[in-house]
Amino acid sequence: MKGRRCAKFGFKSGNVLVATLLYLLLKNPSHGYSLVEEIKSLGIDPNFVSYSVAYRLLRDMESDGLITSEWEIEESGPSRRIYSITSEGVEFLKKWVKNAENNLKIMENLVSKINELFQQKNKKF
Amino acid sequence: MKGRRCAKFGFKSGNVLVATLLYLLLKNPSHGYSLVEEIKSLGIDPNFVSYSVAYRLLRDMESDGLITSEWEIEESGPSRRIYSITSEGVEFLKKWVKNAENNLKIMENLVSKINELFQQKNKKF
DNA sequence: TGCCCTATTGACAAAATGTACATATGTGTA
DNA sequence: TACACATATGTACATTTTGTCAATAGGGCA
Repeated sequence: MKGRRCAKFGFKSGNVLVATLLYLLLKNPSHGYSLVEEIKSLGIDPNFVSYSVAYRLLRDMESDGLITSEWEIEESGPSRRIYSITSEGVEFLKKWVKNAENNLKIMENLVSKINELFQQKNKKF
Repeated sequence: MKGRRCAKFGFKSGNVLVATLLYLLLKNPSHGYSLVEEIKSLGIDPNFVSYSVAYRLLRDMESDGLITSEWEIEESGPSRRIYSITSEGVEFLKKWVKNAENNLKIMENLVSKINELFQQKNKKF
């Protein structure tokens, strides 16, 4: 597995996307296009997700063994590459969640400390 | 201000570091070395912070107008570059907090959805 | 002197992300 | 027919971000 390790503070956007895709694929197998559509309807700014990036990530995830794919040739419409999550992918997702929970605590702590400081500073004026 | 915009999901590690540094400088002016030391004692994995990266970020932040610096020549020990937060920096931090609060909600939502799904899947076996 | 701690910086390598384009099928419509 | 549009996937290149390593410099201490 290549360098998609968690960088500083663990919230690298790539990793969040990986986790989101794995989550959707754990619900049920799907193909790139509809995965992106689903993500867009998940509270995330649609500008933050592009097809190119998602497709590339899916292929990387497959080469890392987190997911597998098969071509689905339909009678109507262009062919689709249907992805499924692997047991490796499930394990990855479990680890990611644990890590994310820890990172969330750190982030929340930082945010509340900053807010406290702003309140203190405001009192002075 | 260059491209240090919030990328996907807004939790780019660089931005978190920027916010942390601004927070520390809002408490009181300080220099790079001690800022890094402070960050290390903040619940963050020390491996996630390097001097080179922090110093570079501080210089970038200065060129963006978020902070200013002055050389402090001490009688003993090497000279230090003392950074202070600017009013622009304060505004940046305020905006960052608002954005972070929103992103935290999205992340928490994602994490709890994944946990729910894992619980459902486990019930099946 | 040699070693460690403080303190800052520069150069280069590697990784992650963004963007623009290319391709193909099928539907509706002017 | 020609055109636009939605679905669907992919490639190539550029840019941005991050990581790593080395260089410099003052001072304390054994």
